[in-house]
Amino acid sequence: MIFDTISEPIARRVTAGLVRIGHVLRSRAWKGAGPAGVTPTQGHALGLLRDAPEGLPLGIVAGRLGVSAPTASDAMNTLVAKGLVLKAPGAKPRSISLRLTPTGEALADATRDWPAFLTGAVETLDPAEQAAFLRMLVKIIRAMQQNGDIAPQKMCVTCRYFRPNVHEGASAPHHCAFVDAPFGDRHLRLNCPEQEDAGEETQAANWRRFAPAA
Amino acid sequence: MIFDTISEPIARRVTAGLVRIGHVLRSRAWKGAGPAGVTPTQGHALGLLRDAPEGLPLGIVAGRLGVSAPTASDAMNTLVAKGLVLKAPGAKPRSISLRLTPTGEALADATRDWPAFLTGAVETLDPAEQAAFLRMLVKIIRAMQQNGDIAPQKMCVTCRYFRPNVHEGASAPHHCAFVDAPFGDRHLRLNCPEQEDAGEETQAANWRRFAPAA
DNA sequence: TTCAATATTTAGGAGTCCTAATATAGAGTC
DNA sequence: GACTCTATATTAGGACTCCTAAATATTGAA
Repeated sequence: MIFDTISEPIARRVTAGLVRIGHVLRSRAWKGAGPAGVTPTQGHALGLLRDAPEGLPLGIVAGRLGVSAPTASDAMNTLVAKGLVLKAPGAKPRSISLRLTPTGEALADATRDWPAFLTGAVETLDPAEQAAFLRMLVKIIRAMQQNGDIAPQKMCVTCRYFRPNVHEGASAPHHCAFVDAPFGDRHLRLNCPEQEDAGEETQAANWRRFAPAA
Repeated sequence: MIFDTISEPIARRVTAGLVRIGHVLRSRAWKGAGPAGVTPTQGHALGLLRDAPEGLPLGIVAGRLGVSAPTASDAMNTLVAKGLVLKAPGAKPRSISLRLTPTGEALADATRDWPAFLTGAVETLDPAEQAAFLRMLVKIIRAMQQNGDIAPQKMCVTCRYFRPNVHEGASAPHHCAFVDAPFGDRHLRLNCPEQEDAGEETQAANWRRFAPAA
């Protein structure tokens, strides 16, 4: 098979595709910046704060944004100046607690489905493909998390309430012990508010059951 | 099925996953910036120029980077100052032709596999999954291209040499009329130097044959 | 000759990013 | 009480990214 020898390895081509999508996303995020809008980093921060109504200290925000503390401080001050974020004293000495103002909350909710054009493109896949794609995305993100290449995510597959492949049938083989209900690959979450990491051994055992080695 | 009603729609969760990967990529690209290195936009431009040994005018570079002409002009001047890019007069009036210097070429080649950690994560999928993932990625990117959300890509599925599903067997059902050889989903390219767009009707017919509606 | 179209650059300003240095509050030590 | 250590955030300064609007230069057409 000639193409097996002349092709760039498939994993690299997949990576290139993901990188390309990343570029488009970044470029699009800037288009929405305008005078009224919010820049990419600011938008990202708004999303983080929406999921943390109890407030977050600056250091955590910086870590999740993947930028240095000064960069995060700058961005937060801009958001405060725009009236989208509030700074309050935090629990620890010298720490602050960042929260959304009502305006900020409204803006964060309005952009919850960002970017719609990518969601639209994903919807051109049929439902079974979407489920398979999500499952593989989960695998990729978990692999990065295990290598410390990405901050820990609140994913089903690392959750103490996760029970993979315990039900018959392909539609909903897994079980969520938090809501005590069965679910399938298409329901896998990357950002579950209820998620709590399981112990290391449980995680490993669950993973073997979820994704048996080929 | 309770999760069908309480879950965020699957396409949105997929989008969120892709967005997250995009964030990591951006953040990582900056870590490699340092005094010796190159910033994310500059690195992206280097990659574009590597694939265009004949040189590119500024406007095209700006379009492919997804930034305005002034931004691209700035970045190119910085690369020229760093000795990685050469500016020569272009074919059209007042136009310039941007190429890599030998140093630039060496750097671009050294980072061809960027980012390796993502390639590593993709490799944790088994080969069949990688092929399926690539195929879906192609679908998603094509959908974006059709909507004008992403600059045209040099993809197999829009190429005049593409003959989808003309061979028996699952391993290599497609045919590339340029090299006159069969190939499979795992060989699909997003960035083929030989690619030339097929006519609209051919593309549509090929697509129906490649991805029959569910 | 003048005008329009094209391609790039300049100007100016906000935002993103970094590293290094600088507060500042509290905890532990003498 | 003063000394120091640690954790957290900010300031300072510089390079780069990003935009819009305006300026510049060149060719080809009216």
